[in-house]
This record gives sequence, structure tokens and C-alpha cells, in this order.
Amino acid sequence: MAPTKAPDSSRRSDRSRRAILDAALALVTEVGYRRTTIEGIAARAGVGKQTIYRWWPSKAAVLMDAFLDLAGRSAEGVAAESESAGEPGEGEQAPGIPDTGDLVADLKLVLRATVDELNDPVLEAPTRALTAEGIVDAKLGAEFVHKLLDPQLALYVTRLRAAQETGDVRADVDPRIALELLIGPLMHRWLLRTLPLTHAYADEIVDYAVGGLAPRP
Amino acid sequence: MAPTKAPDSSRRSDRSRRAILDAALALVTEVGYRRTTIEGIAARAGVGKQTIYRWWPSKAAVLMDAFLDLAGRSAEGVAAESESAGEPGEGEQAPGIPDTGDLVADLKLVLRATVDELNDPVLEAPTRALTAEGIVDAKLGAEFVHKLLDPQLALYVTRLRAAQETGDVRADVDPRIALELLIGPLMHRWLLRTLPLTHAYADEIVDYAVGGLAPRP
Amino acid sequence: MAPTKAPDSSRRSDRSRRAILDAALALVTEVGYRRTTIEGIAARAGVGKQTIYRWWPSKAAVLMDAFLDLAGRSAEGVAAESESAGEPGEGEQAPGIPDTGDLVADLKLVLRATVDELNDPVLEAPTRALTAEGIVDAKLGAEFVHKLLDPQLALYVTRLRAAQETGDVRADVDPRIALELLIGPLMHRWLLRTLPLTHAYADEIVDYAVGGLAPRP
Amino acid sequence: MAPTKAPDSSRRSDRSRRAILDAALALVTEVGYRRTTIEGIAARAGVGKQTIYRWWPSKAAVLMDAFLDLAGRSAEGVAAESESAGEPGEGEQAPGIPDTGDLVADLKLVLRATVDELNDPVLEAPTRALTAEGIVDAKLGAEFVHKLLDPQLALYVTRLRAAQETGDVRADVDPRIALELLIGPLMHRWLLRTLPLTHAYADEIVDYAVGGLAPRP
DNA sequence: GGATAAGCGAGACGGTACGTCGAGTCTTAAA
DNA sequence: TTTAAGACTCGACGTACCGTCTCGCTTATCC
Repeated sequence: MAPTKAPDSSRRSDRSRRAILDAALALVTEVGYRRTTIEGIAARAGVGKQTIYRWWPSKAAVLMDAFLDLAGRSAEGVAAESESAGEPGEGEQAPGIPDTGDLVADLKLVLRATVDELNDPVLEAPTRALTAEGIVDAKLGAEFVHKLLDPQLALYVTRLRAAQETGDVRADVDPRIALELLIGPLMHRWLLRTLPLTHAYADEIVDYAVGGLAPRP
Repeated sequence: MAPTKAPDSSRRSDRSRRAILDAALALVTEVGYRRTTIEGIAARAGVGKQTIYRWWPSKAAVLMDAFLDLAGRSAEGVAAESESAGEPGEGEQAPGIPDTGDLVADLKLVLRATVDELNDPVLEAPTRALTAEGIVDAKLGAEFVHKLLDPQLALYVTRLRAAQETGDVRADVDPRIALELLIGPLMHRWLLRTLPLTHAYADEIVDYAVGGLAPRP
Repeated sequence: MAPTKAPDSSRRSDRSRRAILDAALALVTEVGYRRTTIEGIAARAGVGKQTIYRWWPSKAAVLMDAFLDLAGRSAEGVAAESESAGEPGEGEQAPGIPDTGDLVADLKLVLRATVDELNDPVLEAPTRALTAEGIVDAKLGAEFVHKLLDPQLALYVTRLRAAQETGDVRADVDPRIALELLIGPLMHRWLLRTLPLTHAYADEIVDYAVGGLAPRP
Repeated sequence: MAPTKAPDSSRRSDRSRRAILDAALALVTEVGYRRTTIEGIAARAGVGKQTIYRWWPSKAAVLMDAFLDLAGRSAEGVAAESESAGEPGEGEQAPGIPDTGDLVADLKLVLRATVDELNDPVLEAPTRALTAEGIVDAKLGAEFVHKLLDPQLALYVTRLRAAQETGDVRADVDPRIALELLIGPLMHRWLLRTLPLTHAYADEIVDYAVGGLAPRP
């Protein structure tokens, strides 16, 4: 397989890159993923089509980058905000799950935040688009999971392991599965739109998952 | 909204309908949803494109019908099989979740069956395609949920209510949410392909969901 | 060649026939020949498509019949008119070229009438359509010539022969060609729209044709 | 009228243009104008449909260009031939009507050539197609007349004016009409296929037109 | 500092599929 | 049995985008 002349990324125009990413996000939000086209992105970004094809293999890849970029910037934004708000943080505070000692409260806090994120009208369209694309395209799905989902889930694993050490969670529980017990129902409701996704729902999921469905003996 | 002259469904050619549905399923399985085209379906079915456009609004709608048809036929097949196998049932036995009195065992049985279904190579491609389409297209998603998912989930609700009466499940638990605690993680893993979907996983989900993550006091 | 089950013309619905012919003419006049469709004619006539296909082989054939029908009716109209106007005519007066003894005057009268006919906005569209169709489709063209043109031209031949007997036209002239010397330029101008088609033009054609271009010696 | 983004003709592919023109002519000759389709031309030319739609508004326009191109090339061919044949002409001799002093002979020569052209099997199909199209579509007809017919007819006008100066044609004759007296009958016979189009016919037309139908006094 | 080559905007190109229209055939129900 | 109605297969329409391919035109680096 010939390398097909990889372009020299050091000479890449950052202005074009940003314009493309912004245009992609805007279009997905405005007209949906289906009707977002490479030609449309190029036109909106004031860029030649070739400039897109030179750096990305597919529409989904562009959107993925746009999304990572967005996530990165919003994370920065949050960090900057909390710092300027006089947080104790020693700079670059890791955005992990808090550990106040109260597992249920901590999880509810995080799950509620996830609910808010999923309901955020700006993020919704591109997230759905990327998720749907990943469901059908295994390669893209793997990238999506690896770059966006896994880092998030790792935080849960950390918190759950801590809970195991304090005895809040049974030692024989697999944290990876436990985490899916929390996230799975949320995603299920969001993806399939069976019922509204609310804070109350997040709370109940945590309660049920931690306490179980069976009555205490 | 203009009525746009609805066609007379009493004169519809069943032969064409079947051929279209079969071709759609076959193509999705063979080349994937993306590369399945209306023209391809028409050609394969030996049918004019207009005959597809006359009866369905979109490729996804065709696939949905094809899928419902498949589900219907396979359900009939199962029913016929169990009957001919001399099942106790007094004919037309409803395909519900068994109630042997052992909730955990019953749920494991059903969840394992679901795992098998999701792993079935024939069903996988169209199911993924439809689910992904529904995630992005709210209207289609609603139809998907209403026609395919809800009936299945109703069975869980029934079984869980029975469990509440026998005291296996706390009375204050919302069966609708409890069910999502079981199904959500399964779907999550299947859709995102984070880890393999196995019987063992199904078992653990049931154990965790019913018993909870916290240690018994 | 199989007769392909000729329909029984004695059972033909005259109401449908008239409706089809009228609709065809109306549509050609309104939207042009190109955009006149069999479906459109059928819909406008309140008739099934098959009723058209049963009795005519093509759109052009329908229009041809419509045109013959129109010509027939307008001829009747003219005849009726002149009769009621107290014309000397012994009924069924043949619509020939008048013979007042003055050849040039007689020809001018007829050519002017032809000019008026060609400029008639009702007749123009269908005549052009039929002529154009006949130019490309030899079979249809032959029918057009045979049914519509030849009868008209025969009248010229008659008048020209009379002129030969009175010595107004040289005896060695072929009336068939002489007639084309008169009609050809008219049609040329009308078909190709090179210049406006007027009475003055008709007059000059007659003058030139009869007298010739060369000066009298 | 929106400008609708005119394409940049400086970047036009001449290879495609030629291929399209050639394919169009070939198809019209082979299967007729009716059955010649844009798709067919594109396929035969090995070209995307859009490349046709980008540069021409209709099938007729393509054929017109193809015809002009053909006429241009055959004119070049003739010019080259006569030059290499050592014609007296001082190069680039204008292809006018000869003026040997004998008007009748000159006109017969040219009209015979026209007869041969109209009878040429290669030119017949496209010429008929274009003429028919122009009869129905005024805009196209005007273009046809302006680009193809008028230049030819201008030659007749020149020759006839010369004849007026030498006294071969009466001074009060309108050359434009005189010319139609010659061309009109030819076209009439060719378009309507009433009778075969021969050299003898051309000769008689010239004789009748120049000399007139009436006997010399 | 002037040549050289890359990225870039623009957009024409060969294609594929779209969704629509109409042709001509076939079937059904009513008269 | 003819008719109105209209569903059927088929083929072409004109459009939208695909991904590839030149074009000139900045730029940015290297001789």
C-alpha cells in the first residue's frame, strides 16, 4: 500500500482548519448530519474541497475532530472558570468525579451533569450524529469510544474502586460493569428517547444501582 | 399539509411488497445500510423505483417494515415450533418472560436470549442500521421504539410487577426504570462495542441490578 | 404481424372520443406539444389512459385526429355560414379556388387566406406541432400530407390547369411545381419565422411567381 | 433573471466538448432524435451528465452546437481541398455563389448543391431534428436561422443584387423575397417529403422563378 | 533574494444515486 | 365488453454530492 504522499502538516493552515471545524459543527446543528455535506462545509468555511479531503478521510472524521475540539475548548472554559472563581485547585485540577465520602451523592452529582450535557441543545445534534455513525461504522465507533467515551468512564472506575476500598461497594464487583449499570440506562433513554431524561431519573438510577432492586433482608 | 393523493392500498401488489422487503434485508446484510440504495433495492426486487416511493417515504422506512416483517415471521416460526414440539400451552401461548418463581433465573434466561439475538449475524446489520437511523431521526426512532421495542419491554414490566407482588422486588421500585437497569447496560455494550457481549455479562447485570452494588448490611 | 386483438369500434364511446380530441387540442394550445402528455390528456378528458392507447398508437396520432376533426368542423362552419348568408351555392359548394378569370387576383385571395390561417393563434400551435412531428417521423408526415395537405394542394392544381387552358400559364409548366412556387415561400417564412408573414408578402409571391424575376424583353 | 453562477469557460475541457458533440451527432444519426437522450450522449462520450448540463441548456442546444461544429469542419475541409487543388482563388476564398454572368446557370449550380446536401444521409437526420425543434421552439428556431440559415441566404442576396445591376433581374424585385422563391419550394418538398428532391426539380424551380409562369407576351 | 514547491481557493470533471415524470401494460370494479 | 381508475415496470429526467483532478495564487523555505 503506497503511503500516497502524506501532506506536510507543519505547513497546514490553522485558519482553514478552524473554519472547517466550526462550519462542520454549525451545519450539523443547523441542518442535521444527513444533510451536512463536504461541499457545504467547504463552502461555508470558504475553503476548497481538497483542503478537507487532504486532512480528513470522511465527513464523520471531520465531525469527530470538530467535536473533540469543542470538548477540549469547553473543558478549558470550565477549568478557567473554576480557577478564576477562586477554587482551591492547584491549577489544572483533574476533572474527576468528586469524592466527598458519600458515594451516592457523588454519583448523583456526576450523573446529573451527564444528563445536562446530553440535554444541551448545542451538543445534542453532533453527539447523536457521531454516536449513530459509530453504531454502524465499527472503525469510527472504536475511535469514538477510545477518544471520547473511555476517558470519561475511567473516572467512574477510579471512583468506584475508591468506594470498594471504603467498603461502600462490594469488593467482588467489577467496576467496569458497575459503571455500565449507571451509564447504560441513561444512554438507553437518551438514544431511544423512550422517556424524558431528568435529574430525578439520574437519582433513581443511582439509588437502584447502588442499593439493588431486592428488599434488604 | 397536502394529502398528495394517497395510493389505493387495496390494489397493492403483494408480490412486489414481499420482493422489496426481502431485497432490502438482503442488501443491508450484504453491503451495509450506507451502501444500500433505493435503486439497488428496486433492481434486486425486479421492481420500479416508483413502487417503492409510492409506499414508503424513505429507505429507513422500507427497512423498518422489512424488519417488522422479519420479526413477525420469525415469531410465527417460533410459535409454530413450540406448538409442534408439544408444549403444554393451550395454543397461541403469549411469548412472555417465564415466571418460575425464581426472578434472577428468569431474568438471566431472558437477557441471555437477548444477548444471543443481538449477536445473531443475520439480525445485527439491520438492527444496527435501524437503531442508528432512529437515534438521528426522531420520528423514525419513535416508530422503532413503539413498534419493536415497547412490546418487548412491556414483558419485563409484567414480570417485574409479579416480582413485586411476591416480594422479590421492593414495592416502591418503578418497574419501567428497573427494566432499563437491565436492558440499558446490554444495549450500551452492544451499540458502542466497548466489550464483548456475553452470557456471563448478562448474568452479572442481573445479579448487580437485583442485589445492588452495596454490601448487605 | 399479429393483429393484436383489434377493438370493436362499433362499441366505441363517442363521448370519450370527443373529450379526448378536445383535451388534446386544448393542451397543445395551452402548454405546447412537448409538455402535452397522454396522461394529461386522459386526466383532462376524464378518461382512462387505456382508452387512448386502445384507439390511437401515439400522441401525434391523437393530435392528428383532433386536427382533422377541427378542420372538418370549421369547414362545416364556413359552409353553413356562407349558405345561411344566402350564397348562390347549390348546397355542398366545393371549397375550391375561385375562378374569376383573373389568375393573379384569384391566387392572391387564396394565399392571403392561407396567411390568415397560419397566423390564427388557435391553429398555430397544433399545426406547428404536427408539422414538426411529421418532419422527423416519415410515417406521420406522410399521413399529414395525405390527409391534410394534398386535398388543399389539389385545388391549386385545378386552378392552374384552368389557367393553362385560358393561356394565363404556359402549357409546358408542371402545375405541381408551380403550386410549390407559391406555397413553398409561404411555408418557409412561417416555419422558420425569418420574417413576418403578411398579405403584402403573399401578393408579392404571386406577382413574382406568375411574372418571373427577369424583366420582360 | 438570476445569473445562476455561470461556469468558467476558460477551464472547460475541450476533450469532453468534442466527445459530447461527436456522440450527439452519432446518436442522432443512428437512433434518431427522439431516442437520443442526454444520458445516452453522456454515456457514449464517456462523460458525466453534469458536464452536458453545465454547458448546454437542452438536448437541442447540444445538437445545434454539434451541427455548427460539423458545418464548420466540413467548410474548412472544402476550403482546404479547393486550395490544395490549386484553385485560382487568392486563398481563403469566400464560399459565395459563383458569378459567371449567367444567372440561371449559377443559381442552378447552387440549388443543385443544396439538393445534394439535403439528400446527404449523414446530414439529413440532424438537420431534420434541428429544423423540427426550431419550428416548435421559437427561441431555438431563431438561433438556427441566425447561425445557420442567414449566412447561407445572404449569399443569394448578394448574387441577386449583382443580377439586378446587370439587368438580369428587375430592379424593383426584393432580393430577400426572390431568394425565398427559390429556396422555399426546395425546403417545402424536403420537409414534407411530398415528392423526391432532384436536380431536375432544382432546375425547374430556377427556370420558373426567373422566367415566371406566365407566357412571354 | 530569488527560485521552488507546498498548501490553498476554486471549481470542472467522471460518476452514483436521488426523487419525479411519463410511457405503455395490466388489473379491477362499475355500468 | 368497454370504460375510468390507477398500480405496475421501465427509462429518462435534471439535481446534488461524491472524491479526484487541475488550475493560478499566495506563502515559506531553501539554495
